[in-house]
Amino acid sequence: MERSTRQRQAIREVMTELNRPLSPTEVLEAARYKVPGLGIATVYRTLKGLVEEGSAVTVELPGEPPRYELAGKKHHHHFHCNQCGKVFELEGCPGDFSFMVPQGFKTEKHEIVLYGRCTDCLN
Amino acid sequence: MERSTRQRQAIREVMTELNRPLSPTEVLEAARYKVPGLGIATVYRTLKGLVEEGSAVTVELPGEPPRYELAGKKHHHHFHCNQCGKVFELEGCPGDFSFMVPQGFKTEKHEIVLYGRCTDCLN
DNA sequence: GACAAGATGATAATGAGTTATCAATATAAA
DNA sequence: TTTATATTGATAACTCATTATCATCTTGTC
Repeated sequence: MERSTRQRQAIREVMTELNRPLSPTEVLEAARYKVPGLGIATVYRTLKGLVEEGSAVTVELPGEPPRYELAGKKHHHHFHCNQCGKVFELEGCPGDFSFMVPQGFKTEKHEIVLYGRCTDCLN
Repeated sequence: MERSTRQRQAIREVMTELNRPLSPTEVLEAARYKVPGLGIATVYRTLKGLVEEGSAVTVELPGEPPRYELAGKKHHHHFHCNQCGKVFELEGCPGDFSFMVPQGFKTEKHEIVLYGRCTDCLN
């Protein structure tokens, strides 16, 4: 990640503008409006680089290949639309799950995923 | 799933006895104590059959291939040990996540996964 | 016990996602 | 501009999980 290229700029822009976890394919499709010839390999390379330099993080959802979002956001969870497949960020968190944890277990992290329909799909 | 075989019995037994979501490989390893020559193909075939007949369900966790648990349990979530990789069932659920959902979204389902160390790994 | 059909195990094949390769191109420093 | 080299895009190769294939073995009925 040394040089600044049109491709890398486009990918960063897309992630900022859409502001939700994106799959490599979603990044490709969105960034091709800015850089038509963009290739999937460049998307994978750039996403990997962004994660390595700490500008992006991987978002894993059950049964899905990884998505990517910009780093630095505060603690949050995700909503997965069952219709369009897009993933959105959610605010808020119940926070305490200790009542669910068996004796002797120690919790270090948690993930919540809500599933349903987004506004656009319900329109 | 028509005939009763040693292999199928062993696989059902293992799922009942261990009572946690198991990957096909975990099923294979555990069931081989009962049926030494057991092959991975039979495990996949049997798990698929159990799901089709409604005796088992698929458990998907972020970034992991599917696991399988016996069907018919009440609503629950899972704990993933970061050390041994085993997944355990949890009781209880915060239940209401409506405060996290944006205007216009409709929630139909939720998943919670806790990560940490299990008793055995903390011992 | 004999037999037909289902089941098994080894392994080749598949599929989805991701990475490696490499000639051509673009960046940025001189 | 020139130039060294990082980057790109097309695509072959790879990885991992899962499924298909098929000769052999089992089950369960007669």
